[in-house]
This record gives sequence, C-alpha cells and structure tokens, in this order.
Amino acid sequence: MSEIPKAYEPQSVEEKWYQFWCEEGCFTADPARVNEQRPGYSIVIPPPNVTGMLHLGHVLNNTIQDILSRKARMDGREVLWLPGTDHAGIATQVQVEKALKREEKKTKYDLGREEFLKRVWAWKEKHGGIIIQQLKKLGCSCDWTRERFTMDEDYSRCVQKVFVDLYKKGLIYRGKRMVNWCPVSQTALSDEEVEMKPQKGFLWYFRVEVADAPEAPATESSAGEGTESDGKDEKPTYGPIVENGKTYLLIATTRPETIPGDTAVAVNPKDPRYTHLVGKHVIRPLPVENQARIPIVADEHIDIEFGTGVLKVTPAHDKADFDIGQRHQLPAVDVLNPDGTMSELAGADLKGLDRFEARKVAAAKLTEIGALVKEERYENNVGFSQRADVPIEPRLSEQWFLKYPSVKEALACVEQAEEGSARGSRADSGGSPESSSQVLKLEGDVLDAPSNTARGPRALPGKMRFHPDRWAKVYDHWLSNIQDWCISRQLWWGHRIPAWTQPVTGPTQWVRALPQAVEENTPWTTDLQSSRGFDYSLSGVPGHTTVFQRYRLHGGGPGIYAATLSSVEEAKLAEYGFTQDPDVLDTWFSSWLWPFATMGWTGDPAVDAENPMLKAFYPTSDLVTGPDIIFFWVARMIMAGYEWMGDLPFRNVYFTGIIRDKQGRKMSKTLGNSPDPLDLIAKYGADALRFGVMRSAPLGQDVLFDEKDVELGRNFCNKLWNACRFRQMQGGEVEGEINPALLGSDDKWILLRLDQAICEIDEAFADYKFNEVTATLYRFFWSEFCDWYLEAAKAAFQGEDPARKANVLAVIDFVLGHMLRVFHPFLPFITEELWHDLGYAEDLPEDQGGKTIMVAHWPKPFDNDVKAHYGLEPTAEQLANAKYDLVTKGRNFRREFNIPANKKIAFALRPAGQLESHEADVIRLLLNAETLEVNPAYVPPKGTPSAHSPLGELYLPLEGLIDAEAEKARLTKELAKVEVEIQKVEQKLGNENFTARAPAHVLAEHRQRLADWQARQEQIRAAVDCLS
RNA sequence: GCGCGGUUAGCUCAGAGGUAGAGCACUUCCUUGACACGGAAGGGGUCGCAGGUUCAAGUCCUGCAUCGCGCACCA
Repeated sequence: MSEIPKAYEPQSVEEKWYQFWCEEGCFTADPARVNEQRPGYSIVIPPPNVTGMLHLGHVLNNTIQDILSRKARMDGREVLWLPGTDHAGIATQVQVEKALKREEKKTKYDLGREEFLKRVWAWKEKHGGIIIQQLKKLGCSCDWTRERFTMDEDYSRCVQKVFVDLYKKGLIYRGKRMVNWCPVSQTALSDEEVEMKPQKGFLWYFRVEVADAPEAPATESSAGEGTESDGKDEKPTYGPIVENGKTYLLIATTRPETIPGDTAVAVNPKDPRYTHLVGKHVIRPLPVENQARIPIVADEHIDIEFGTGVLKVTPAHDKADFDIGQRHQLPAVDVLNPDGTMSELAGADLKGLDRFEARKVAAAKLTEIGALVKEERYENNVGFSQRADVPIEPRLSEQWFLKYPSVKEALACVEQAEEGSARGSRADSGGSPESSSQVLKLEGDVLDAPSNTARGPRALPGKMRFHPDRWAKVYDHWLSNIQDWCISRQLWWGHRIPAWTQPVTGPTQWVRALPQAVEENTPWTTDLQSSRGFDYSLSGVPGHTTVFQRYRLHGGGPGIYAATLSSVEEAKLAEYGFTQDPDVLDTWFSSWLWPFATMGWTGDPAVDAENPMLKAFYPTSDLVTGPDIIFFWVARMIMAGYEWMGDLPFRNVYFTGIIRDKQGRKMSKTLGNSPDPLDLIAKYGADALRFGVMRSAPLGQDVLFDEKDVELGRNFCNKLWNACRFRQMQGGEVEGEINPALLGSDDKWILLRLDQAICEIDEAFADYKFNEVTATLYRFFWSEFCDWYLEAAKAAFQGEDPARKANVLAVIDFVLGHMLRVFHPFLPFITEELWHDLGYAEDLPEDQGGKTIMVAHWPKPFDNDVKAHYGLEPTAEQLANAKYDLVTKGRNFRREFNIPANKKIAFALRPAGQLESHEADVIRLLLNAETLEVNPAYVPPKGTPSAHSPLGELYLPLEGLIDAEAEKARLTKELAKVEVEIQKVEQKLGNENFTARAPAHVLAEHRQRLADWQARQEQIRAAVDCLS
C-alpha cells in the first residue's frame, strides 16, 4: 500500500494498466478453455472504417461492448471480443484520390489500377490503425491478437467463396437495369445508400404538339388551363390545348434537361381528357435539331390528379419511366454521361453541360421556342448519394445483382415482441443458451461466486432478440419488401469480382473455344430467370473448378460468364480469351460475413466443423450497433449466418441511440459540434468519459451529449478515489474478518443497501439498461456509502473502541471490495488501480482477482444464510433510517435558525426507547454537535426547537438565541403541510369504494400513513404550545 | 400516405396502476483531519390536451396536438 494522491490522476493509471492487461494477455480468448463450466461469450465489433477517426458514437458503442465483455469475464465466461476494421470502398478510395491530387496533382488513371491500389495499401498501413489505437485509449478489452481486416487474404477468400457459391446457386446474376448512379463517385449504389431529401425546385409546364391529332371538335375548350369553379384554392384543370387547328399536350416536369431522352408521353387509360389521343404522336421539342415524333401511350402508372395528367417518359433516366418503357417497348435514350454531364444525344445546346446547368438551359430553350407555358416553385423528394451528398442519377447500367438468400429464416428468427404470447418469453429464459451460465458452480465465498442471473428479455433458443424490440418491426418490414441487391461497384479499392466474361460474337464461336462438356451442360440465364451454373474444371487439376453460365442481356448480346476461386482456373480462362470483371463488390458484401469470416471460416463444412473458434464462439452472444445500419449490416449478417453457418450470427442485438449535441442536432464536422473523444479523455480520463456517456444513454433513446456529463464522470471517479483514500488513511488490517456481534445499525444498513444495489444492477444488466446500472452505482456509492456510511464510520474511528474500529474497517473493505468489482465494467482503470492499492488482490488466487480485477468474481446478492449470519434483519435498517431522518431534521435547524454549518452546538435527545451509546455517538457526529445529551427525562426550556422521530424528540436548546416567533412560524408552516397530507389520506380512507375494493396491504399502508401523520401533528402542536 | 418514438422540475432524462424521482442549474450556509472534481440544508412539477376504464391513472384505453425518425416510384 502506497500513499495515494489527493486527486485522481487518470493518465498514468490508464496507460499503466492497459499495457499490463495487454502484456498479460488478459484480453486474449482461448477456445480451448471453453467448456460446460466455462461457457463462451463473444461479440464481434462493428468494424469501423479504416479511414475512420473515433467519434462519440464509437465511444458509446464500444463502451457498451466493453462493459458486456468485462462483465462476462467476471461471470466466469471465456470472452472473445473480436476487433477489426473494414476497407470502406468508396470512402477510402476517395481519401486516397484526394491525397493524390493534393500531393502529386495526379488522378488514379494517371497511376493505373495496380499502382493506385499500392498507394491505397500504403495509405491503409499508415493511417488505418488510428482508430484501433483510439479504442485502446478508451480501455476496450478486445482480443487484439485476432484483429481482422475485411481485405485480409483469408477474409478476401471468404468473400470470393461466397460470391461463387451464390453465383452457382443462381442467386447472383448480371443484368442491365436501372441503378442508383452516383455521378461524383461514378459508381452504382444499392437502394440503401440512397437518402431521400426534399429539394426546392421548379415544375416547368411546356406544351408539345400532337402531330397526328384527330380533328378537334368545335366544342373543345381551346385553353389548356382552366380553374375549377369557384373554390378558394384555385386548382387548375388541364386538358389538350387546341389552337389554330393544332392540338397540344401540356406536360409538367422537374427535369427539362432530360427531354431529349424522352421516347414517349404517357397518360392514364382512364383519363377521359386524353383517351382519344392515345396511339397518336407528339413532337418532342428538344433537342431543337432533332424534334422526333414520339408516341402517346396509356399506362396505369400515371396519376390523373397530378400535374397535367401527362407524363413525359424518359426510360433511360427514371426508374418508373424505365418500367413504362418496358411495358410499351420504348427505346431508352441515354442523354447523360457517367459524370453527370449531358451527352452527345442531348443535342448541341446541352451537350457537355453539367446536369443542373443543363436544366436551366433547357428551360430557357423551351421559352425560346415558345413551348414553355409556365413555371412554378416546387418541392419534391430527390434521392441523394449518402456518401457524396449529391443527387443520384437513375441510370441504365449493367451490374451484378443478388437475390437475398435465407430470407425466410432471417424473417423467422427475430422475435417480435407483440402483446400476449411473445410476452411470455420475457420471463425466465430457462432453456436459453444464455442460461448456460447457470451451470456455473464455483468454489469460494458465496459472496464471491459469479452472478448467474439470466433474467430479462433474452432470446429463446434459435431465436434472436432486438433491444429495444421495436426495431424488430422495422427489420421485418424491410425484409418483407426487399429488392435484389446491386453488389457491384465501379471502384478499384475492394474485393474484385471473381467473375470472368467473354461476349459471344458469333453463333458458334464459344462452342469451338470451350470443351464440349461445358457447352452441353451450361444453362442459359437472364436477369429475370436464374438457374444454377455448371461446374467444370478447365485445368483438370483436382479441386479447381469454374462455374459457367450462358447469359443473354435484355436487349443485349449473349455472353458467357465464368466464376472461379482458383488461380489455376483463372489462367485457363485467360487462355480461352476471358477477361475478369473490372468491378469490385460492395463493402457490405464483405462485412455481412463478419461474424464467421473473422473466425477462420473456410466454407468447407468438414474443416469448419473442426474449427475451435467457430465451435466455441459462434453464434456470438451480443451485437451492439446503431439502428442506422440495421439494413446495411444487421439484416444481411443474419441472412449470411443462416446461409453459410446454418445458424443465426448472434442472439441479442443492442441498438444504441444516436449521439446528438445538447440542442439535439446530429454530430457533424461542418457544425463543429462533435468533440474529439481523445480530447475528452485527456481532460477528464477514459473512465470519466465512459461513465458520463453511459449515464446519459438510456436504452432506445438518442443521447444528447453534454460535456457536463463527462465532468460528472470525472467527479465520480475522484469521489471514488477519495473514498478509498480515506479508507487507506485509517490504516489497520486489510479485509479483516467481520464480527457479526459488533455490527451496528449503520453497518447492517450499508450491507443491506449493498445487497439491494447488487440486485438492481443484475436486473438492469439482464435488460441491457446500462444507464440504470450507472444510476444505481451512483446512488449506492455516493448517496448511501459516502454520505451516510463513511460519515457514520467516523464515529468509530474517533472513538476509543479498537475492536469496533477494526470491525468497521472490515465492513468498509467488504463493501469497497464488492463495489470496485461492480464498478469495473464501467470504470476499468480506476477500479484496477484501487483494487491493487487497497490490497484486495493480495489474498486471491491469480485467476480470481489476484492478478487483475478483470476476472474477480462478480458479486452475488446475499442469500438467507448470509443475511442470518450478519443479522441483517429489517429492523436494523429501520433503526439506521430513523437515525438519518433525525439527523436531517437536526441539521435543518441550522438553516432555520441561521446557525453556521461549522458552529458546534449542543443538542439534546429524549429517546423513545433504549439507545446504545455508539448509536448516540453517530448521531452526535452526524449532527456536528458539540454535545448530545441523551436524557429520557429531558425537559426543554421554553422556546426550544424540537423535531420528532421514531427514535425520540430532538431538541436544540439555544437559550436566548432562538426567536420564539420564528420557530412558531416554522412549526405552523409545517403543520399546514401535515394537515394537507392527513386530509388526503383521510379522504381516501373515507371512500367506501376504496376501503371495500383496495387490496388489504394497500389499505393497511394508508392507515399506517394516517397514523404517522397524525402523530406528527400532535407532536408539532405540543411544540407550539411549548413556545407560548 | 403508412409505421415508430418523444412530450414529467429551468435543462437533460428516469419512473409504466397505489404518498412525483435523479443529475445539472438555482438559493442559503460551510475550506470540519477522504474529497470544493467537496459537504449540509432548501426552493421548484395540476407528468402535452381532451375524453374513457378503475376504489385508485405520469402509469391502461381512445382521440387530438406537437416535435423527431424510418419507409413509400407521384412526374
């Protein structure tokens, strides 16, 4: 034991212990140690981007994972918290491209693919470890020996394997379709990467001439626009315009620049205004040099109410239009380049312009040719690229798609917490895998045995639970309506698609080139109808195969696709004239394998069945992540888990809230409202940051972050530090034996409070309510242990009884020893430091806290034997409570009568019964009294303030110093309050319905309450009498 | 449009049928031998609104208001 400094200084402590834990291998999981007595517990980290920097979201997320991991270790489980990063395709590539431009003024094309990728790897080696280092500062107990990266060789192989497997199953296909195109990143995106945002723009109304209109009836309105009768909101009505014998249609659009791409206009077949024109043609106004005739088609999709009821159809640049085009066999004219500029086909006026510039020019052009009728301000939802924050461009493009596998299983496994039946599963998870901790039987003090509480809404066997469970509904909805996943990205950084292609130029070309067997067995497939591929070994080397499919694109030529994992086969394919697909896979197509690809999964069932890591740690126990990636990641991992492991990937998913600033705004770099967690750690300490964040993060709510929370965390640590320092300053034997015979009411009270706290904490843990745990920790340690128990203990320390003093020390050690352990998951550093400083590690076996508090046993609530042994009967608690109540009232006198807090004054107590002298000593000390005269026959001088308690009457005899009138006023005020309470209770008890129907214990409680208030009333009245 | 969440003390949030809670902020007093990153004592709420169920409603039900978040092809 060394002297500890007055204020807690986290920096050196944190550094020292983190290094110690790592050097001693405290975080390293060993699958060989897993058995019935020692169940495995596992979490895979949601891999942060290699480009990433730690932000408060990471702090929240990873602190929770660390708490779960550390708690599980103390529960006696073998814990794997598996860390790593993902390669973040677009984000990383963009960063490196930017750096390249800045430093060398070059583009990736200047370097070429291979050289560019070298640069990305170099960049990754240099910057990729930053976030990992930051997680270490936070205290994360990840198994760093098993750190993974999604581009690791083994991991990449898993990705390829999965691709070929799905391809072979006919679930992956290539198709020419409308995709979400990001003109900045110049790649396709999945639907999930598109964010709808309201945009202010214009609705342009322009007219087009019907080229082959029937003779206009004379009665036809000649105006295209009218207004509906006399309504206040003048809602224009539209119809064909007849003017000078010509018929025109009025069309509303937000995107006039795409007019050159229009290949039809469409109306609803039920729209009487236009039915006679269906089948006719209009003259497309742009480009002016190419005013083509395009048909008027009838399609149900058109909303009669919207705009003019006429829709321009641009199959190449709108998803809905594309579908209409399919239904009516319309050509698609692509008027945009991949970078968002207008193409040749857009015509001379627009060609080369950026799409937004072109929009203005197109509108001007319409005005110029007299086609524009009007423009109005308009707000609509536009899809934005999440990554580049620019409007996406729906674009017809050839991409790889995936029909999601194992959807049925994924839908079935997540328990929907509905009213009724599902509620039943809340109770004991008797048969659940989580209860495997119940088989734990560890020797030692009952108080030291690990907790085996497995209450709460944990998942049933084979099932999964979301916390909070409302996300199950969101998940369910998404999974029930999913579209095929566009998995190819036009990037260089990522997993290159292991598919090779060769277009078929002539009817027999490929047949000559490839072996007969391939031709005969290779099925045809299209993007609408898939089938299983044909497996063949081109090289003839055993175990090396290629999967072939013959492919016909929509409106395109036929081709052959081949997918293989084998480099030997790849060489052969090259020989036969195949080229590898240049694209890479969506990053999520690799992260969805994270829970098992990180554990050495190979895809070979025989090998995987013998994999000790998978056997010990799959399925993982808990996943902690943000709800913003429920579709991107969580749902897809569940599908992958079923598809390749035949089992769900995790049992519980904890969804964190989103961290916002104290005004409720999202954290963002541009707002500058996102504090750097490392600064906070430097200023307050990692424990303080952890505690502060956890304290303000209720389950299922967003977190409004305030630096004050971290300050509070620091204060808490400092308080803990000083409480332990106080203990240390008392000296004496460490963790002496507690003698039950010497326990006073305060000792018993704090032991009961400790028991209560442990119960509450276990319960909150079972429900993943971490902020409730912190609330209990805070209350128990600060409001109960420090404010009352330590203060009361000073009476023994100042007293003359060495046996009592030693016993109080033993109680303090007992409580602190338990407290440090329940604090440990939240405050790993300071608890480890104090654990050793106070000498609690000394007598314990190495693997039970002797080396580190990390594996000290989690405290267990007291059983009846323990309670009986220490005499922890409810009356002990009542006596202590009565004492504290009396003390509070006594202290209140100081304020009422303006007596400075530091002035020692004399009190007198007329006890209601027997009061042991050391109990009186405690009261005297807590009152900061000069003396406390305990006298059953005490008669107070007139005008003496008094307070009533079950322990007796407390008096403050300050002759001459007390203003009798003021005291009378005080008592009268209190009397009024008491009378209000009496009235309330009497009213209730006077209600026959209440007395007849309320349960007995409620009734009894009310009667007791009334009696208490009435006694109080009497006492105050007596006191008032005494004053006059 | 559909779905989900919030609305409780000045602020941030707990509480889910039986006497309204915490932290911060505020007021007064206190550098007393663990801690001023501290101690003591206080003040402060008709629990968004309106109905209903109940002996009893922040708590359960129905509607409404309001803020926020998902999902959705209205040009």
